[in-house]
Amino acid sequence: MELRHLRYFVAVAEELNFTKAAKRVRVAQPSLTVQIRNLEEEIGVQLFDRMKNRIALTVCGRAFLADARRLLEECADSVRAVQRLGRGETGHLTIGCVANVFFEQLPATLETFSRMCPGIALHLAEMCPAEQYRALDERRIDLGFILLEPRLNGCEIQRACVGEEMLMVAANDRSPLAGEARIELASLDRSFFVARSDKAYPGARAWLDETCRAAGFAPRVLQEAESETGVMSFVAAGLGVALVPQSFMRHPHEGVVFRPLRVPLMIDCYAMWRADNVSQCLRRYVEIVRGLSASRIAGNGEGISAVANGRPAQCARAL
Amino acid sequence: MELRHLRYFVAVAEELNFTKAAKRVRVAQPSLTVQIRNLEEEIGVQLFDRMKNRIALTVCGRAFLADARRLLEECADSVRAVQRLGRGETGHLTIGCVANVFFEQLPATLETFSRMCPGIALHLAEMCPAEQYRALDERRIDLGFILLEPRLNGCEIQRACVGEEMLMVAANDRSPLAGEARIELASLDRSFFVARSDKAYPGARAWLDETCRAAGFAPRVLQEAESETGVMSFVAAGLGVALVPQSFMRHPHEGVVFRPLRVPLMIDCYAMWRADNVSQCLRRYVEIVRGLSASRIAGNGEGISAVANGRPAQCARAL
DNA sequence: AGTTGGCGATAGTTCGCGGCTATGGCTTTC
DNA sequence: GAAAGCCATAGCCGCGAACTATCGCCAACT
Repeated sequence: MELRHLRYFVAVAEELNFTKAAKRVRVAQPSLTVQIRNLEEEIGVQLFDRMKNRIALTVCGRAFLADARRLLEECADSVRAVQRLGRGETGHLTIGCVANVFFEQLPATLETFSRMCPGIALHLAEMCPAEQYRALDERRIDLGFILLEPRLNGCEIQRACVGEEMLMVAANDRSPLAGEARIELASLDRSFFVARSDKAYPGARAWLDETCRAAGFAPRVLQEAESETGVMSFVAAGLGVALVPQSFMRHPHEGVVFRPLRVPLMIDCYAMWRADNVSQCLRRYVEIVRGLSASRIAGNGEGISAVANGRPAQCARAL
Repeated sequence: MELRHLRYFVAVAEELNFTKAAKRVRVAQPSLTVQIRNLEEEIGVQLFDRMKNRIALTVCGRAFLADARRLLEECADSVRAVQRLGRGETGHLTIGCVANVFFEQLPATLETFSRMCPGIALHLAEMCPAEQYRALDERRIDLGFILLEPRLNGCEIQRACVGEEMLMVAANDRSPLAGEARIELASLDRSFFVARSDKAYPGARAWLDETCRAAGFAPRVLQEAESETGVMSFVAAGLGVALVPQSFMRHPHEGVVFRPLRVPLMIDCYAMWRADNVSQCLRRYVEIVRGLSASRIAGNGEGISAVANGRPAQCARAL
């Protein structure tokens, strides 16, 4: 049995006239006669009562008509559904993000995206950058959001800078730094630092070293943290100061104060995804994120652009 | 798109290997390659990622696979369902019966039938014999159950005697007849009779006349009833006596007593159906009813047999 | 009553397409 | 490096679905 048989059967059953049904399905009447007979023979059930010069549905035919209509409709539905999926009108995106960061960009992006693509379901998963790399590699996420330029990885990764955040100094509220309105980065040369571990945040130690080196000193790291909340806890415990994105201030932490740098420093926010991910949802998300970022960051001449792996990246730059 | 495409697609998607899938669906590997490509082109969606020497499902393919499996399964289910319907394993029978009669045969038959054919739904409708004829003619019922031999009708009717009932005299409890244990039919020659109307019970008046004529008198009919409950009401009102099947005694009626005849008289019970009704359910019901009747009526040599229209029928016979 | 138009079935032909074999290019495995 | 396995392509073949022409039948007309 083929769908052709069902299509022909439904046409004949609805017209109760082979000639008219033949016109409807655009074949000659004898073709219908033969195909309907073949169908009846194949399933072994008489679907039509053939009178001298007219036909009628049998009881079986009437029952099968309902099924045939439904089956054809469901086939069409399934095809339409997969076509929508193929065009990226439906589907789902799994997104990895670092807890506590991107409280400027990410929620706005998500909200805009889900308004523009209501058919696409979004799944957010909190994971540290290292875990995001692994998840991308294993295709567990479509998109990752991190600070700093993404590092080379096993699979081919594309990335786009989607914004930047101002860096703040997070310090213990009982430290002398809490008394200063603005902090000179170079004045932290004697402080201990709470750093993000390279295990969870690949490249973070190098970035910290480079940033401090530009200010003329080498940071003295007493403690490494595996998570953003770890950073805050260690600062609160008096183990040192930390450089954190401004968005951290949205999560006040007992015993931690935030102070701006005298010379503002920015840190780039990146989206990253597999180059070989053909998901139309991803394509649309990337387009929208780029559009948003380009319009939001006024005065940034180059805007946002995806760059292939291997190009040199600017980790933090002074304004 | 044809079911062939879905079958091939499911095979390839499950094997993830054109060669193995080709073996499974019993075609050569190039046929599968071409058909899958045709399917992808027709629906405009890439279902497989073709790597150098292996393939993988795309996201769309994975989604479509679930649908394709379901669609194929539903097609098979529908075919099986209509085949069961064609074999008479499922379906439904609409049965007309006269209220208050057949309280011996009918429930037992129905119960046995629904146990032997659990897939067949039974719809009982109470209607007088005249209405049963009309309903058969208009195909509103498949089967009618009445007393007396069915009469000729517009459409070709087949019938089977499915049992017999003993006749009782229903009399007013204040009439002198109530005092007698057994009643001689001939002694009713001066009584008034409550008869069934020919309008609702075609042939009933002729049967009553013939039955009484055999006892040597002509019945004096004072009142005609259109229903079984009408008969009882009129007898209870003292308008006359009535000859009723024994099963009426299961429905005691205030003011009515039942008395046997001195010489027992039986009345045949008939099932009737359209000769051109091709319902397998009907065939099976008829078979079972015949089997039941044949085994139940011991000593009746001929058992139950369907007779075509036009054969002479014995309406009531003395034992 | 004869005619006409519409119906479905049948016969015979045509041709598109789904199937086949052979083969090539590529990768993986031993 | 050989062998085996994979998918894609080319070219051919034959089945079967579609076509045209026609028949027999019935119903609804003049």
